[in-house]
Amino acid sequence: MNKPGIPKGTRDFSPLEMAKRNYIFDTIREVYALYGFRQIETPSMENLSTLMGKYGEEGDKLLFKILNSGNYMAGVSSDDLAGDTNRLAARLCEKGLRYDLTVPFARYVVQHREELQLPFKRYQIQPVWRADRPQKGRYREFYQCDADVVGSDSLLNEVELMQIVDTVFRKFGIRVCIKINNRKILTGMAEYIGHPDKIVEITTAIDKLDKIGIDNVRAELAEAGISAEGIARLQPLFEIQGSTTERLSAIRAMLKDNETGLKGIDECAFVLNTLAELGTTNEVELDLTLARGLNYYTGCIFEVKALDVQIGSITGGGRYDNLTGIFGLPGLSGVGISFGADRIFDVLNQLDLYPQDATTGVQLLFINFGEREAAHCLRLATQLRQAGIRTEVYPDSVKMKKQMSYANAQAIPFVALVGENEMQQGTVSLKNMQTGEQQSLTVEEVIRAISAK
RNA sequence: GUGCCCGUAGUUCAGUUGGUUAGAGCGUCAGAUUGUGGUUCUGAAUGUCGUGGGUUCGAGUCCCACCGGGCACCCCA
Repeated sequence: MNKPGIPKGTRDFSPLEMAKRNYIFDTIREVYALYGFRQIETPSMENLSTLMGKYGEEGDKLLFKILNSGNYMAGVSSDDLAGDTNRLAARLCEKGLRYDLTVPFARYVVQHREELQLPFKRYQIQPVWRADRPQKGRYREFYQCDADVVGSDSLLNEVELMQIVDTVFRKFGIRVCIKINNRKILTGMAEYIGHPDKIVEITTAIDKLDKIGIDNVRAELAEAGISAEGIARLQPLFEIQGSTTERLSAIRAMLKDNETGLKGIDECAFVLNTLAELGTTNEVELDLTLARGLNYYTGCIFEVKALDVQIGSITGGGRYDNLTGIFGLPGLSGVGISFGADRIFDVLNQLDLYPQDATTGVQLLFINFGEREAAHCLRLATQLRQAGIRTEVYPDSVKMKKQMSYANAQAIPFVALVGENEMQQGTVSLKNMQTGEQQSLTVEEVIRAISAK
């Protein structure tokens, strides 16, 4: 018999892993709600026509397509079979798994525009799928935790989103650096160096700065057709130093004749200054070389890096104009962030930052001494559960060693021993599995002892 | 889509220039201990050596193909 398995790039999650993941999702959810965001969900599958063409040519290849039900070969002609794979796929598949949460959200906004009150603040925590080749930190199924505001151009949204980021990582106990930049500054730079048409190439190249170094970025720019003179004019961007104020003045001087660039600088300055006034736990800094690959961003862009673990970006986002234009509703601007739950999971694991009660499952186990004792324990367990204590009665009256080992393996912090003696005296022998101490208590005392922990 | 590396027990891995019956740690199970787990000691179970073919007197070891896994690039979270 063949061993069962799961598809490449997918994972099973154990109870302990789920407890950890739920801690992450719950924390993010709580903070989102605290800032006035409300949760929505959209289906795992969307019409392929909703998804195709939204992520560029590369993205289309990475979409998981769902084979039509029934006689899916019915409408296929010999021309379809001879044509390219996209054509055949369009014949065979009318649905696909969502690739991100942003495009389904845009579809949602357009479809429900009559019911929505703008500005609309929604969050969404759901898995997405990519037919990518998996590697370290990259899966074919992973969760995104998005929050977006649509229908408001105010920079206060950017400020709030940064406060959310700051709060979430403070709660996790992860030290991070929040980096901010603005696409308009990059657009201004492209115009300044005489290549306004090469914005995409310039951002893609600059985005790799951390990874490949400045020399390779220059090489890539040259390959993209940027003149040597243009690259030379770009050079100061990499060299601007000093405090945020000093760097803002430096870039302002550089782009003093460029309207778009100056607007971007003003936006950055506003967000940074407001955050400085409000105060943040984590450092928020201007990073003029932050670019972010996605080319739908048009205003502020953000990225979060963990300071104590090397893992790349763990959160990112930005403002994108015309989110819903592709679905026929122009003029709506959006700004959003996305927490990379799977990478945050890795960071928390490496730093072991989970609070104890986040990973504790069952709090108390009753040892089973036999039929009569178990029946008695069942009644006590009911009382404990009513008091909110996660309680379990071992179902079989097997050897005590086995029951104790079970408690130990599940990391259950308390074990209750109620045999004949305890039944007669109306007590519970409560054993603390961490310290090994054991006391004789009443049920009320047990509830108090466990709740106090 | 391109390139590189790796497949031996549940798991992590050893296995000599090709040589008899394939090993260890951890885990699992049983016992030492019939009301006390995590430490210790004793014992046990577990393998189509990824699959198929080839070379050879002989293949876990060498060659080929396929399948599976990992990593890097592209792109991205």
